Amino acid sequence: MSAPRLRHRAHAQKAPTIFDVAARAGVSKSTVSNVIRGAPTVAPELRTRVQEAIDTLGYRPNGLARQLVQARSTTIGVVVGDFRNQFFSEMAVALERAASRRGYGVMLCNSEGEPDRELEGIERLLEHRVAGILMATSGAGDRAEKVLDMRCPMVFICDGVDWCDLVSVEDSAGTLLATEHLAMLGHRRLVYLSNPSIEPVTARARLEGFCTGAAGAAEVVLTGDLEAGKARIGNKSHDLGALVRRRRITGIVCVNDSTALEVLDHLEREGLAVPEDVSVVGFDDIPTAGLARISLTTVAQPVPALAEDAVRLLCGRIDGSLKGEPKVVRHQVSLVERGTTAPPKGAHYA
Amino acid sequence: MSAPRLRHRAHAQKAPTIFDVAARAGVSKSTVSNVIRGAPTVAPELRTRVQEAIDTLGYRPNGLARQLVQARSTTIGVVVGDFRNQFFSEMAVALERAASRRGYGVMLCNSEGEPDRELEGIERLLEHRVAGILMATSGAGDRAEKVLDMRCPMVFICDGVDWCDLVSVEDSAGTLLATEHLAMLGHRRLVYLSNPSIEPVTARARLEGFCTGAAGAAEVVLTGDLEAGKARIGNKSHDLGALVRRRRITGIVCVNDSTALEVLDHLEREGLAVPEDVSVVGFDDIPTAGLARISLTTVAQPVPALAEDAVRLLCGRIDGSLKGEPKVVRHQVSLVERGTTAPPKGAHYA
DNA sequence: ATGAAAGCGCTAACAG
DNA sequence: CTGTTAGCGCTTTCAT
Repeated sequence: MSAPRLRHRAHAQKAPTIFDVAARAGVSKSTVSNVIRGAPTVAPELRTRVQEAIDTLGYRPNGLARQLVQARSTTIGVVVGDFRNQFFSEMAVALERAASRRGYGVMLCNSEGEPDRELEGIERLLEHRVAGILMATSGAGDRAEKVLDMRCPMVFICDGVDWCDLVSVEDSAGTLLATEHLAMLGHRRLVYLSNPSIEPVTARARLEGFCTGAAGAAEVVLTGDLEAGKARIGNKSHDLGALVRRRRITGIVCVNDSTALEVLDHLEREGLAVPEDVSVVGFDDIPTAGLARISLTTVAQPVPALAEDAVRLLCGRIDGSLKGEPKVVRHQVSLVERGTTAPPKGAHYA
Repeated sequence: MSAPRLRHRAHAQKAPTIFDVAARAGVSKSTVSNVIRGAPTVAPELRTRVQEAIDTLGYRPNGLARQLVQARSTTIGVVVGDFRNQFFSEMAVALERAASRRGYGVMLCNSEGEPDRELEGIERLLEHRVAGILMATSGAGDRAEKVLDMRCPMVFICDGVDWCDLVSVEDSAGTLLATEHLAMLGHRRLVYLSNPSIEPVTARARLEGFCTGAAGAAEVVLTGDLEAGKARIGNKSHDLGALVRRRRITGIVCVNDSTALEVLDHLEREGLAVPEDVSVVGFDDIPTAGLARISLTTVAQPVPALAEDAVRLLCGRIDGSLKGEPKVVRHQVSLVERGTTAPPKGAHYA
């Protein structure tokens, strides 16, 4: 039952240093340092005396000073493309967990897709002398190369770089899976929708998977981008609904879930029913895709495994156990069949 | 058309220091330091010479060393409750933006609701001597108080602490709005569903708003928690569908969108239609709530404004321009009417 | 206007 | 086993 008003104190102006602890315990700084780092060569009696001083003073070692002298940081920088895409926030969490398991903290930069902020973020990470950098952005590879100039170990996640370690998925296998699923269901008139902000190498791979899958099975095959809510095919923009009706499209494969969700929205706002009129497949399997009302059929990426591998590679580069040519690790993907895909009703457009 | 294999280089083992730059430019470290910090008292000729050395060496000042000597950091720590709740990831982004506008970088900790990881994160932030800490968790206040012991300025966001600066919203006004909306639509049999992980003060405020709104208008008023997919009312667990049918509930107010989404899922999986059979209202207005297929009626929080104020307050504490008693800033909320609420169909259960 | 020197708080040899 | 010492890379007086 303490009086709330009395609980507030201004924050302490100056944190106690290792010297203060030493003085209070009547020992030297080194002894305190030994206690902190758990060195075995400290007399139990002293150890408890020092520990007491630490507790009463509320001492915390200054990580900055430690890292400065050790010339190594226990912080990993993570730059993420856009947090509002759930795939990236899931990835950020997974990376943080994986890093934490290996004793690293994470310093996060969110570029929101703006190259300026991205480079700014990298600069900041570099100035903080992070031990390494994890890039989970889409398409930052080339920009990052210039800035980083390999001044610090880094690994990319789901990007298309070839000059740096990379952990990614079998992109083309994924869209192939998606397209085959549609073909198997009986769809013959397909469109593939990408997104201009997707990194080119990934974009190409996913497109290829779709084309391969569509090649044998489909009569009509359109590919383009979803831009400002419209489908851009070649150099024309179409309303999604109009495009589907005019070309009698029955299946749409999207480059990712975020795009698929947008497609879903437009389709239904324009009076088309999913999956009755059109089937839609995504890529990523973000949590929203699993909601009953969304129930998006999609290609799942193993986010925790990707994160784990990325951190493992980075740690290898950091401690020098991994050296030489850039490594590429590719994970498998799997199709999650949900409610946005069904056999086409050819009769519908009669 | 460079050969990809040749582009890879191992990362440099040792970053150049201010001393290297000084040597290469034939000046002293101080001059280099002056150039870096844009001190006015440097001869133009020297300035360019130093700048050249910096560029060719790819020199970046060591932020650790700088912060150590300046005894102040340009990094703010942010600890976030659970990233997988979109409200928090939106908040994290907003905080990062707001901090960045004021020249601060952000070091992020994600506690995933686990108190241990949360405290661990705070410890790490403290060791890194962050300039201040932003807590966007739910219910970490009391735990944090012990650990922090006010060793560093901090501001809470949407928590219920009374011993520290806080920026939050008019919680009870929000649920009141939601409940009145339901009442206005004609609902008389209401339940309120909270979540055990919500911070107690916030939880109480939102509950109060609901109770106030329901007091005059409703015949049946139930309140409880959504736990493991079941509604816990008093000390009994009920399947959501069964509860709604048995007590002829027509309106559900949820403590947040994340809970509302879950409620929606269960309801519809148990054969109830929303909003035909039951209306559902959330709180937060996360992006998913706005999707056409979800279209959740909810109470919107002004996330960017909350973030901006939190950072402003924190900066005030950091630079000393703000002192004294804990400040509380409360923002208004607003109802966003969407598709999960409609007038009740009393006849339905006849 | 520029350089020399004294630390920031810590660790890591090395003496005692 | 404990204390002394020499820096880590930088900023910041203070002389020059």
